[in-house]
Amino acid sequence: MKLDPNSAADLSAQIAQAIRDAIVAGDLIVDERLPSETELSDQFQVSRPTVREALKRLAAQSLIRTQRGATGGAFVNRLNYEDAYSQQITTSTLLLSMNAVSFDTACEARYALERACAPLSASRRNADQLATMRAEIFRQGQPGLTDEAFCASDVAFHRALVDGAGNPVLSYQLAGAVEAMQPLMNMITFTARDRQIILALHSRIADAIEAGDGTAAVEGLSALEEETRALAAAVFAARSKRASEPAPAEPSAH
Amino acid sequence: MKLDPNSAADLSAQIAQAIRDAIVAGDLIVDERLPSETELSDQFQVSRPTVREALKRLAAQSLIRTQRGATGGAFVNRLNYEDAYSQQITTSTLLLSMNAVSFDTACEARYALERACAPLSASRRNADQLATMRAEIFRQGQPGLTDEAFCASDVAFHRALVDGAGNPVLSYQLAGAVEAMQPLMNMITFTARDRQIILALHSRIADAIEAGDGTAAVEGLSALEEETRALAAAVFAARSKRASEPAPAEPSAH
DNA sequence: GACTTTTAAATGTCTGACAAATGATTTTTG
DNA sequence: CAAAAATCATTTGTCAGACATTTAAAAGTC
Repeated sequence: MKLDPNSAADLSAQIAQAIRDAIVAGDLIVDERLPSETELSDQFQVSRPTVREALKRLAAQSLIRTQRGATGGAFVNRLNYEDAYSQQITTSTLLLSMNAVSFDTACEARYALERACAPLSASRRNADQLATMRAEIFRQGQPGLTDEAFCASDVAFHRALVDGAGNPVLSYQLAGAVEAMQPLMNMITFTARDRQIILALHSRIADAIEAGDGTAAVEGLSALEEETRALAAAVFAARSKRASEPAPAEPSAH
Repeated sequence: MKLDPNSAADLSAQIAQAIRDAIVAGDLIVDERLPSETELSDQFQVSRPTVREALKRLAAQSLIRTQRGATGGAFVNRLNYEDAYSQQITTSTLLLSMNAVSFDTACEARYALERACAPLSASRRNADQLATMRAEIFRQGQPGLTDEAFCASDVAFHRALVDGAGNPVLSYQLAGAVEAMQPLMNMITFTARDRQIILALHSRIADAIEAGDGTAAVEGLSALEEETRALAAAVFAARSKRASEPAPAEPSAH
């Protein structure tokens, strides 16, 4: 592992990249211990703080974990779904909020991905996942539920639907799309009538999943997408009308 | 921003989390300058190296960028799709290789997501994206192409298909799934006959996309998925037979 | 006014030190 | 001898202070 003294990048960034490459290439395998910080600083000919900055960069990506003590050190971390989820959610959330992705774009992506899961979920979901969907539908029907709680329940419902596909890669991919949208969804106020409509569609989808009818589930999701977009459009239209000047409140594309 | 002295986490991790929260919550907006490292170390009552480790963690996630010089400092970074892509690809690749996700699982997720894009792509793709698909098909037909080059072209083809949907969120989500699979795909050797079959399916899909026929594109993708899985199954079966002892070479689930 | 020099502020890096955790080793004790 | 206690060595976590480098703005000069 050598560093390029002509590179514009920081030493710590170069070191992090070198180690990252070694991990991705499989030269460093899971649970393998990296040399101690002192040894690394000798190898790379830099000071210990610089090595530490590099290691912190890798730790931020969950590529390594560190342990203090006699037999401690930095170890190559086995990336688990949970860590990957949370990273994905952070990234997706920021991507959506910072780049002001339009609600429509995010919504379209979300439902497209969910429709991809629906047929799999219809044929594979277990009783537990179905029960979760039913329970969330029930919760959504409770009077006095705040909009935020309604949204959270909505996410849980869709999460169960996706998990029903029994494919962790799909669950992982979708977690980002669904959860990242929550801040946008939370901007919506749901009237009692809105909730009733959504509830009915959820029931329709759950029925289809229970019956193992993937096509019907996809149709239900399409109907739900249409409903959600109409709802959001109305909310954003009202908001921009309320704002006296023609400054639209809706985050717009690019 | 306060730190919890009872927390088990490192100070630098806590500081990074505090700043990360501020960014996600919108308290720190894009391009806003963070206090200087000295000021931060005063605010958090820690030393400058500790602050720096925290900042490096955030830099590793592309949440901030730093600039040297008189008007330099750490600035909240506008997360762009490119950065998000590469992070997603690193994470997905490691997730797949370390957790030894089975080829089938990864394959299923990939094609499910692609099918989700196909109808959108059929109705929206521009001439450029269609041309890319055609060009890659042509490349795949060239004799003497290495397996790796064939795989790379395959990725480019599917990438164009997905980009055709014109939804950056979908492109972003799929980049991970498609590119992360490449190491697994590279384990396959494609016979001339295999290539011919794949080529024909690619043409069928491109035709459907050109004709605006989403349903046909979805069917083509399903056929391609079946073909890919059969091919992989054959390769892995041969490999485990070749290994004298009954040690299967295929990465297995969990 | 345009160009050069100086200056100040900020990050990047280094040195050296101590604190704290933790497993291994040694010593003490019953 | 065995178990418990004390010690030790190693490693990460943190700190303080210093210097180098970069960069833009300010001051000076022609």
